Amino acid sequence: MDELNPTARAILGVLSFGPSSGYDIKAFVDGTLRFFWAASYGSIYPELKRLEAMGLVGASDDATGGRKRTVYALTEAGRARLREWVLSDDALTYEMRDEGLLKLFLASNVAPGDEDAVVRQMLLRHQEVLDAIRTVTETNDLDPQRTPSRVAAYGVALHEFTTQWLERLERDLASEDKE
Amino acid sequence: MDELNPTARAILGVLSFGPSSGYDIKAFVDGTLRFFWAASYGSIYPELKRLEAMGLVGASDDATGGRKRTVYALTEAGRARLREWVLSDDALTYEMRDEGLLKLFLASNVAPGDEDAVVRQMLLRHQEVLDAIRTVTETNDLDPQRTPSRVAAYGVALHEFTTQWLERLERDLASEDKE
DNA sequence: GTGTGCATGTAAGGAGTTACATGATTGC
DNA sequence: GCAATCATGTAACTCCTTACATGCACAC
Repeated sequence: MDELNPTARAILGVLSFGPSSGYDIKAFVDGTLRFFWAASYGSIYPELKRLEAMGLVGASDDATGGRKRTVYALTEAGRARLREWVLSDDALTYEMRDEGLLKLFLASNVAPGDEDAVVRQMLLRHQEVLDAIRTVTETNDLDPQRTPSRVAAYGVALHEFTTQWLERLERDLASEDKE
Repeated sequence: MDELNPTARAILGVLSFGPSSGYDIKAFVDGTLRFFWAASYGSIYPELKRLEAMGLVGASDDATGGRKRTVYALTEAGRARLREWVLSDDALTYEMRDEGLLKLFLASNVAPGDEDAVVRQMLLRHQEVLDAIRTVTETNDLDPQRTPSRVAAYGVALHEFTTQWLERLERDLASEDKE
């Protein structure tokens, strides 16, 4: 059985919410998964073709006039495969790459006294992410009892937590300077 | 001015703590940065040579008997370049890839009633990361006033926060089943 | 008639991991 | 003597992003 790559798993996951075009999938990912899972057209379109060749998704033409549009839907095999993956014990990819933390980690070595500038830069960034998730979740109007909206709520909570941590650090650094 | 790639920035950052061999750098990254920044030998060794060619690090031979060992140290130019990056306003890479959240997000579509299995799997994983960071920070004995140990403390706090969130979700799911 | 959004796709390249190869030293 | 650790390195590969190319539809 050919292994599915991470993008393939994510695409099957998006299609479990309903049939979509490549364009729709990108919009869905940007709107809801983005804070813990990103994808670009360059990975989505080729992968959809591969999944179709594997029989895990079915393509149907949905052109409007002269504008082409292909809608993909999970096949029975695709749904089974997705379910199998969700329930499997395979190690879960968990990657975090945060240049802000990296900067902060070494700031006292190369720029002692300027750590606060790094903290402020990070605060701005997390504020932007928070605004983006909030805007999106308000628009989406998902059932709050379902796991999708719970995961979105976690995104908000996570960035709020980090924001508070950074604000506390900022105060600590400021009070140390006075002493 | 040639752009430094992310690995180059991280390597310069590690060297700001003192001269190290490629092997040391890997051990340092695994021990302290790992939860927000990973690196493999396959990226470290070639990058060190490139940094040496750019004059940002200096290499000195430190062989013991027949076993070779090369120690790298920041040059003045390297330290200046690192400082410049830390204080710059360049956008900070922030990437998060969490298959656990992805699974959770779509679990109710393909495996309703089995969400708790995913939650338990995630809890295990975060517990492992917590244990790893705690072991490492106890061994390291860094000055708690300095940013490096503050960042490590954030790692612990973040995974504790996530653990608590998952435990609450587990309880919520269980009480819904009873109703 | 023009800008914005819908829609699909590819080529080139960057970034990084995995797996492998090789060998010395140290502690038991 | 054997396992674990120290130590360096490369080749093949995966994964993904960026930049580009193309064209239709709709609202103003």
